Amino acid sequence: MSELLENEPVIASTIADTVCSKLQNAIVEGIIPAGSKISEPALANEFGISRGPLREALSRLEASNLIERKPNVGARVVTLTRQHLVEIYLIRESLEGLAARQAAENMSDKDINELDVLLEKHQQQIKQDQSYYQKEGDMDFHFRIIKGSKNSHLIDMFSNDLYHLIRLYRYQFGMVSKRVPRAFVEHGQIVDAIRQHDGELAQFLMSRHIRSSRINVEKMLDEHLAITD
Amino acid sequence: MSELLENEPVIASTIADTVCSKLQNAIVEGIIPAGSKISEPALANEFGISRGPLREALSRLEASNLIERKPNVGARVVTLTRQHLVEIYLIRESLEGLAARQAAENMSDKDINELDVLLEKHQQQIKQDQSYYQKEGDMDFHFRIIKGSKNSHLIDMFSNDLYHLIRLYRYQFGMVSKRVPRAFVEHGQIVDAIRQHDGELAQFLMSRHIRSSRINVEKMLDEHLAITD
DNA sequence: GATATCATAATTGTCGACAATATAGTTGAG
DNA sequence: CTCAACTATATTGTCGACAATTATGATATC
Repeated sequence: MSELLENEPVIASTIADTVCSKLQNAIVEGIIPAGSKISEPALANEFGISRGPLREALSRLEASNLIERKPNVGARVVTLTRQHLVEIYLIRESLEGLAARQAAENMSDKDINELDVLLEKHQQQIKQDQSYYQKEGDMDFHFRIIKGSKNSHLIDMFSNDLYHLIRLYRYQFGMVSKRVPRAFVEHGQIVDAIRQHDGELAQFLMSRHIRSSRINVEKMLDEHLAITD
Repeated sequence: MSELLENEPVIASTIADTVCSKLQNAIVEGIIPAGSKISEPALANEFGISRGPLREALSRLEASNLIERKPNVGARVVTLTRQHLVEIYLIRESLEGLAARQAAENMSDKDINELDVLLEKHQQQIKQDQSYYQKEGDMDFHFRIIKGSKNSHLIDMFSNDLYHLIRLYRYQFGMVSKRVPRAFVEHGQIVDAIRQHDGELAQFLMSRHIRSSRINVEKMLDEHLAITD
């Protein structure tokens, strides 16, 4: 189970909140297929709610870039393209580099110790079964660095916008790579740099880490020809 | 008048759209003061509309980080803090660096020529009256680079999220600096790098440009003691 | 047979009213 | 006089219905 999300308000007080969460998962998992049209009356019926809170939820999904809306026409689930995936990777390369730099400057010793614990846990899970690490564990690590930056706006951007998109692509493209051992080593290097409060190095390592991941993904897409740009 | 916004849909078809635009401007210009509470019935009355589209507009303002909403409590205009301003500058330093790099790779000759025209226009306006350049012209330049990156997600992030926040801080902190001539020179350097399709250099120059701007702003805030963190 | 036009149906946008929650004011006890 | 609890008020969340716009399908014309 994803550890970093435990501080999410489990009991979302408003209907729009709960429906929004459910829709996020439904879209990420492909239950609502990418590119498909969203019918407000149908969905409202399915959830047993009115169209009011549903539209509120759709607004947030639009802000998360999970759906696209056109006035007087309706909402569609976003379509996945290779180009868009690359764009997100480039943005991550840039922003998470900044996050790592600020994390090196602002993370407390306690925060860093928890990072160590997480890494150790990941190492054990890799020995047993790589699937968790690939699916959620990697996200946990990256999100924790972002939180460690203490840059509230940066944290917001990831929580609301990028996080679900990354999950979406990872889930639906179902990437499983041989990079896991290598990625784990890189995570360790990044934590080391943070521990030494070497922001410049942490930034460099994080950017390169994500760049490597992007290049790997691009190569995989080329081979599998899964997506034609 | 701001040139880069001319392709914005002037006739927003839905009420929520027009109200959202009006509220954006009202918040940026301080007509609705920072930190003030927003009453849905009052605002709806003022605009002569129902609460439905108003809430839709508020949802978008929340996504733009112009207001904050708490369930069952209501919406408040965001409060301006020095820390948040610095956070945004750091994000810009990172993202606009990426934008400049991609702009150097992806801008057409026609795009670059238009950049030249814009710069020349700015130069003339600086000689006459610096105010335009400081308020909107600078934003025009930066936004054009971002669009030049052809990174649609990056463009979205700025259009929906960062653009109005930047305007808000600039408007309400009313920064007027002696950096205008220097900033203009730096803009020229960036365009040169883009013209030579030197992405690495463009990224470096843009990041440094924004960093200088941030340091200048921080210094001004320290001197004026306008904002206490 | 293909295309344009119009009428029908369905969907989205908007509204006003009710229910649930939080805030403010008041009263009472210590 | 201070603080706690309760009542009353106001605000937000939710709902169902109507209006405006768009998509659909049939009909007629070339």
